[in-house]
Amino acid sequence: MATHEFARDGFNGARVDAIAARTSTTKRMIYYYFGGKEQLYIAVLEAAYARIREAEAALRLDQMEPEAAIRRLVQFTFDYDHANPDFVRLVAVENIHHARHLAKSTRIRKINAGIIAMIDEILRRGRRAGTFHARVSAIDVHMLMSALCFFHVSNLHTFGRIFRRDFLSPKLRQSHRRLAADFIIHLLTVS
Amino acid sequence: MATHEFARDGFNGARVDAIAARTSTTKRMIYYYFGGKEQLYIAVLEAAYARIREAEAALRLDQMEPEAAIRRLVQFTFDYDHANPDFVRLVAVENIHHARHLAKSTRIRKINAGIIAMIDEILRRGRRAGTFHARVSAIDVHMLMSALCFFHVSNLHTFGRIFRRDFLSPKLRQSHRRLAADFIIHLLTVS
Amino acid sequence: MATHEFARDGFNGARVDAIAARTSTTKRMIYYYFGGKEQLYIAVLEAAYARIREAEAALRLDQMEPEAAIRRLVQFTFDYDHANPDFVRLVAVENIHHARHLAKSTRIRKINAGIIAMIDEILRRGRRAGTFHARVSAIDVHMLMSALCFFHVSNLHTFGRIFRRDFLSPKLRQSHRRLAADFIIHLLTVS
Amino acid sequence: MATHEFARDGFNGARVDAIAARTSTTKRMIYYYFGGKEQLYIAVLEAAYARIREAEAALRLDQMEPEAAIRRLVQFTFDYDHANPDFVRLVAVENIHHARHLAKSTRIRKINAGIIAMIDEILRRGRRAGTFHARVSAIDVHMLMSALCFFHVSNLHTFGRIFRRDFLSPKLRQSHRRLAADFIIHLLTVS
DNA sequence: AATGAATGAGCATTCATTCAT
DNA sequence: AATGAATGAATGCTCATTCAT
Repeated sequence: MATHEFARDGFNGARVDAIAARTSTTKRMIYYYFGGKEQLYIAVLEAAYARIREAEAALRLDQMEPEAAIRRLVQFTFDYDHANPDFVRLVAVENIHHARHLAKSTRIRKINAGIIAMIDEILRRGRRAGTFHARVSAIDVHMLMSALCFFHVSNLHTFGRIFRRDFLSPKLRQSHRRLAADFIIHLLTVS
Repeated sequence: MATHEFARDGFNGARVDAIAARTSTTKRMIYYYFGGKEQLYIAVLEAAYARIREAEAALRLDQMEPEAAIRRLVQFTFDYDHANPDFVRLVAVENIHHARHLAKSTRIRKINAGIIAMIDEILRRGRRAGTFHARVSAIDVHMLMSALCFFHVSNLHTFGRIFRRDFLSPKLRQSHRRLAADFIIHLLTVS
Repeated sequence: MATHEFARDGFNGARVDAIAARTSTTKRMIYYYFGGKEQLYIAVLEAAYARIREAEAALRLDQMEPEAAIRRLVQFTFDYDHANPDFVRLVAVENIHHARHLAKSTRIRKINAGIIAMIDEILRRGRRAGTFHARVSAIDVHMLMSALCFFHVSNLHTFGRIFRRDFLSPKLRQSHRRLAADFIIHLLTVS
Repeated sequence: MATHEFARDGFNGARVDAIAARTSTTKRMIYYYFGGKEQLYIAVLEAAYARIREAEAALRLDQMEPEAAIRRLVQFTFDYDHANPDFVRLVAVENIHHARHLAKSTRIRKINAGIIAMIDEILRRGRRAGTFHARVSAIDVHMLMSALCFFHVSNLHTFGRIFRRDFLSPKLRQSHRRLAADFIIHLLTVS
């Protein structure tokens, strides 16, 4: 997959030749169908976002209790990031480029619209039930949640090397997974 | 500074020519003094880590109450990351490369040894005073704190573009800065 | 021709730029078609060997008397080396590199297989006719013959400078050409 | 030794840095004492020629019978070339450069004057004794002798690779060593 | 007499991209 | 609709050499 090439080597580091070889097409075909390296990269980015959003939608959080739904979502995000380091790395790559390429995609926003609406709906139900208060917005929740899950994967390498800690150990992961969920619930429930 | 070139364009994207021009030397001199692009990059990485660790040391947290010290450190980290997006981006770049270059530096670990010791000392004092409990380690604290502060800067661009939120607004920053500190304190004090 | 560039300046001394200019292509094309400087050099080497072997084959020595055939071959070799100093120099260059590049070509051995077979066939006929004896092998003949012809061209410059002798004078050449042929015949006929 | 560097890699391929490292001096010293890479190379060449000429002088051929003296000289040359492949390669290198560097040395001719005089003296004695005839000059003898000995070492690599023959085998060497001597004697004695 | 620091010019090689059919 | 051939522009890097003391 082109995804892996971009995730592993960054936008500049990825080689169109290597991608062509890996995907069993020719370099020429990439230009024919996508128009260029950047457009391919954008397509990869769109697909990556689409996948996580689809997986989230499949959780059917709307049928769960607000607190359980949030906890489930955090845990899902944590697990998803761990299971899909290429997604994490791809987003990191795009941030290094100031989201310059992502800015050229109109689809990206549409693809991502659902997650905020989904969280918002849960928060709304929680507030109606008196469990959650209005201190934080859906975007805040999404972001803080992402932060704790994403960083655990994105900065695994520098942290691991510098502090000699194995971030892939199941025990540590389990612990941080719980802390992340606790944090968000704490945020929504404690006044 | 070479720092900015690497932070902006990544390791592959950065151009030795551009760095030479920016630093008013010649390409040849870079090779003379550093040996190559990678060694220069490693030196940049070491210097970046050295700077943040020095700034932390200057906080004199050992002379503050444990809880105040932790809160100060979180706030400092949050502010430092915002004030030094190049540091954040540089670390992100290095993670994309699986910390492959950082692994070649023996100095890096020495440079970073202090921060864990510093936090550990605070936690120890807190526990002795009965304020903190032993649930989380110094490395955990450092990591969770880093996560909440780092992500706010590192993923600012994708988040901003996708969800149309201005992460540079003082109000939002103030809010997230407080949330981060609250969370860490909560983690250390609430059973 | 690239041949001349490599023959004149050696492998290291030859410039890809210069070769491109000389052959009215671009440097880029050389890499496109050959893959690199070394592969081009190997192709040049193969072509050089192919040319001399083809010329030898065209002599139709199999239709001559054994002694006449050998004499003809020696004279041909002598003349070929003089007419093609680039071939001589190219082989000298490759020897300086311990035939490291030549070793990477599987074609080279195939190209050169014929000459030994050809000489062997002549020797066989000569022995059958009672003219030649079995003291020396085809490879020996090829080598001694090559030595006397090759050196005359390959070491022409140092010899000429040091001993102030004009090795290009037709008279000297004629003399050495005959000496070489005489020696090989002597070797094969006198017991 | 610088000799080995030039012999192994040619004039262009040899690195001043590498030579400095190998000779436990600094690059700067080479420039200080020799003036540059070329002058060092010329000095190396002069020394190489001086060594073989000295060794020849030590043979005391003037005290031997003419035929024995010639045979001894050929065998010595054969053995010397085999024992000193760096000398052989150095001369080959210089020939690739058309003896351009050697031409700048005035000492070289003086160094080499002796060998021709020495051979000439032997030939003269031989002729006086009626053993040798006047068909070939001292320079011719020196050259033909050199050819057979030199080639065996200089072209060892291409020949070995192409025809899969081990030119370092004592048996083959012994055989060619004898053939070389026979050839020269044949040249001088047979009418 | 000796040398550490500096460097201009050039080198092999690579890469995304576009002809031309 | 699909693709083999071609390429301009740059890139990281090296090398012999010379300041400057």
